[in-house]
Amino acid sequence: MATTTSPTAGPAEEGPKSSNMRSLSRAMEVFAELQRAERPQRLSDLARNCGMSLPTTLRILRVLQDFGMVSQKDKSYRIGPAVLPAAKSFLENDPLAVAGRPVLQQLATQTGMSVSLHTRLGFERILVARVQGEAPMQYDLPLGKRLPLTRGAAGKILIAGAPDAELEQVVAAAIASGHEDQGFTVQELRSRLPEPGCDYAYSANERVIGVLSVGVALTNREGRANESMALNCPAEATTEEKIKANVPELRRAASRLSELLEGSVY
Amino acid sequence: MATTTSPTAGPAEEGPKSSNMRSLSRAMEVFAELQRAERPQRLSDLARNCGMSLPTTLRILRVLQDFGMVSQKDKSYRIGPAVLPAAKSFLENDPLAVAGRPVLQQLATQTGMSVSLHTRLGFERILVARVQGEAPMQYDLPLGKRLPLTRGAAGKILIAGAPDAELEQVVAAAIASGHEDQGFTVQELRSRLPEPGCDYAYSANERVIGVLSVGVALTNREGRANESMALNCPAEATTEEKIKANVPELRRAASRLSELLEGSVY
DNA sequence: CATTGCTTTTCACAGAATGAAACTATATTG
DNA sequence: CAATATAGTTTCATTCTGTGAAAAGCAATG
Repeated sequence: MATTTSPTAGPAEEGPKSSNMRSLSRAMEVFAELQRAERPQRLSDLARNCGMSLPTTLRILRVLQDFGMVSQKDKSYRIGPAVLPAAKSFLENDPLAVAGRPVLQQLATQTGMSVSLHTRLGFERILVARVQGEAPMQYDLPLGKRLPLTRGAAGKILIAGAPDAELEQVVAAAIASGHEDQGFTVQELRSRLPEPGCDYAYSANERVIGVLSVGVALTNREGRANESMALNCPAEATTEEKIKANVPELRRAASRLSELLEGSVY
Repeated sequence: MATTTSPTAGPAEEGPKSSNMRSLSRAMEVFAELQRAERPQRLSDLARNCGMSLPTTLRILRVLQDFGMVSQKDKSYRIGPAVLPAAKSFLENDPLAVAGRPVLQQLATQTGMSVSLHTRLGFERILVARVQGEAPMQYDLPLGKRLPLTRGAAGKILIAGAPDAELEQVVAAAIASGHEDQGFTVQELRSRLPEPGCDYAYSANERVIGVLSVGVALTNREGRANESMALNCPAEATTEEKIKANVPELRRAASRLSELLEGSVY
């Protein structure tokens, strides 16, 4: 709150401990800021919002522009076209995205519900893959969307066992991104999270009104939950009971995918 | 050939003139290298291919990883999930992509052919938007694909009036990316390009066998051609004459889009 | 258990990144 | 249209960051 920058995905909370590669870190801040602000940004805006001097910001932008990560129109800057090949590369090569799609597909067929696959990034999650079920979701949920960890089964399961210190950062990020309002507390968040010992999360009307969901985490080798898989269904097509009945299937699909990821000889 | 790095999209040809922001430039090199190599890369591979020391490469990777631009699995690195939100941001906010889609849609309806929109990046072009026509293209051409400037109407029109020095770099890039084979010369390229004075390019069986295309450039305020629009059609559904008959429509759509871009008050 | 290859840390140095200030271009206002 | 304010760009001296050599871990392999 006190500081100017709030790196949603950055290392910790803008800690003064950011020792390494200052110029590179700052460049990534600028890049992140350009995404955050959906409108093109002027040099001075970027400099102010990122808390750095005009010359520095300008130099960073020039390099990023050379590589197409940023494009300039007149005096305003925005994200550049080079991100498209990068995203394509990710979607075509990352095991999570690649191995995830068929698993999601099969699960959607089995359950008739929409399935989505998320990965944690900083204190948010990102939609990496999605397959529509029979009852189509009315709201759009496009690839690459940044979503909160505080709402939705797929978000909550990623912070299920987390310590308070971390939850505070999660809450702060959710407020900053507008997914929770100002007064939201860790207390309230805790009350939403699954009971200790429960390996899935449930949500109803939490992120989107009229949608129920259940989510499980992919279990990393070390046990750190970094990805999650969820079933979503419009309220009129299911009930809490019915959607929870699919948790075993979901769990199985998730662990199948986990194994694929671990075993991938890439 | 002599040097280790070949920054496809980088500034010039790995010139020793890269004065500014060395660490940032190098980080972008690493990032580009990760995309080029479709398989995950080990630290030492990256260091070697980018021509930098192991510690430096490691430090760069760590920062990029903090921001999700790179992800690490065991000892190998790949492009990370943060590129997805970035690409989403581009597709939703960049005027070219946003304003382009409806224009392409209308043109596809009018002509019945597939329409594509490209932007130049370095010595390649990138597919930014695409709409399928009646006769569907059998080959896949996904968003973000890197394509050569040496083949296809949409590529050639972007280098129509270029000086030899530039064409040489274009040829070098096309060879490096495997789109042309070793012995390809500027001479040969020149013979494919449109005659001086002609404002559109034509190609048949050039990049993809069995496909004809015509392409025009979007005219920037200063006249620099940085984007192009093309019609593609399978050979069995058209002829050189027929597809060229659509050039006026194509031209009109392109200049309409150009105007939209110039006028955008973003 | 020695050997080899890769990764990571340490450290002293060079030079890259930095911001203040000067300067130029571009908007705003009287 | 002149005057003034604001934003962008360049210059430059200083400082601290980025750098690679070398050494220290670590993991495979024979």
